[in-house]
Amino acid sequence: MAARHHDRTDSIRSRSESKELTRRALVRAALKLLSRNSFDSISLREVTREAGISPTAFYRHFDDMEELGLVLVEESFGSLRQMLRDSRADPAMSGDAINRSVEAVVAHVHRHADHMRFIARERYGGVKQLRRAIRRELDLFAEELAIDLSIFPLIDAWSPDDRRMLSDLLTETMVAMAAELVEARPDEEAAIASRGRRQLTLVTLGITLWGRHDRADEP
Amino acid sequence: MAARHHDRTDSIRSRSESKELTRRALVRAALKLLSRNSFDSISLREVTREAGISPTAFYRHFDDMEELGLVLVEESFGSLRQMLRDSRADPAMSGDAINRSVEAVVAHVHRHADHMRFIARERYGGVKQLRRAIRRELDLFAEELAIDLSIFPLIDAWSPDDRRMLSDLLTETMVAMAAELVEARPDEEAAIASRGRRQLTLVTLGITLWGRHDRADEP
DNA sequence: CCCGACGGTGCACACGTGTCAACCGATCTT
DNA sequence: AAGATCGGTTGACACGTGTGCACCGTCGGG
Repeated sequence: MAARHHDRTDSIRSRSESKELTRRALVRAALKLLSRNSFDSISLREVTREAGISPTAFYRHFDDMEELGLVLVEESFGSLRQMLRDSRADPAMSGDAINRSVEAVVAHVHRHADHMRFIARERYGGVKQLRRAIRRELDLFAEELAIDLSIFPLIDAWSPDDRRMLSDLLTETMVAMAAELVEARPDEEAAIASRGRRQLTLVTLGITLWGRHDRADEP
Repeated sequence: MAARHHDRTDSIRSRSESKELTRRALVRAALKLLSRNSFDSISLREVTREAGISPTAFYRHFDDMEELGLVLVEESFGSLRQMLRDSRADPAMSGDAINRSVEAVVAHVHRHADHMRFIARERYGGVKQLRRAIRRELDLFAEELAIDLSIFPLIDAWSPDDRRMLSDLLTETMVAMAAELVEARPDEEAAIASRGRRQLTLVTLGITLWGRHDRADEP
């Protein structure tokens, strides 16, 4: 099923090219297995079997399953960041920020369901190293969002801490939406997206009143 | 470490009592192991070893590891509901609903960190049956919250769907807070709680404006 | 052109796993 | 008091695991 060592298809490829090829095969195999199980329950042998490679060849690419996991984190957030970059740059995307964002998330889940599933699954999963890596990436994400939010009239006057509080809430909401979308049936997608939009709208409404309210928490 | 078969300490207990005792030991053992690994990576033998029992004795209590998992879900949400019941009933708890809720979550995480960790970890974890069970419980939770929210002046006029949208947002926010608290160092707790309070406050502010706004999503 | 590096293979080992079968002694039932 | 039941034991089995080792063919640089 998967590409074996010396298909005539890679007979012309250079060594480093075909190495990269089987490396990608390992990553793809891992992501496929991760759609059914969690990371610390899939074995090195399973991954190599799925990739069509002998177990020991694994070590030509990674020291460790954990190292593979970290690569998966990198790759998953790579595609996420790419999505964001596109979403920001594309002026054809009509509508306000909320609709743009929700549509971007939906589209991203369609394209890279396995990446988002991996993030959701391992975010609080059983492998400390992976949790840490994912949290770091998510922190970066929220940090970046907080900066972006500064361009909005009301928010720019907020304290950095409050801005971060807001961007954390927005990030959390969108990650939750993505996590639900990943496991949802196609006919449920519209409802989930709609709910996400309304939740973001609700928060947005709150923004306009922030600052005029009774600040119990920051005296 | 764990209770073995015939300690003189249970020589007076009835059969069903001591059976329940080792059953609890199995549950406790599983929860302990789950603080390091995810459910589908811990083995039946590990659990029995931790519980101080022979592997085959496991089957006197559960057909399957999966069945143990479902019991863990039940138990975890049991303690959560108990917390809620207490929180609702206790009039000594001063302050508004937000502060009461956040304090309740913090206290609950202190008392039952393993339960909350289990919920967070397996909510999107690798075992389908467990994901389903947790989602069902979380749905019930949000459903109940939606009903409770009806007593508030503004919200009672909302559509059921919007109420549910709100209760989902609140639930998600509190679960996320709990999940962070579980893994946080003690000195980070205050900041997480503060952020949670402010996030809930922000949403609350939005509530007052909902209905007057441009309803793009519900035409 | 040739030889070293490299990506791959197979085999073997020690070990952990889930579960079956037989058994054992204390507790419940009659 | 006798016997069934039940929670527990040990031992064994077949199998999957991670990884060390020796080997091999081909690509690539001197």
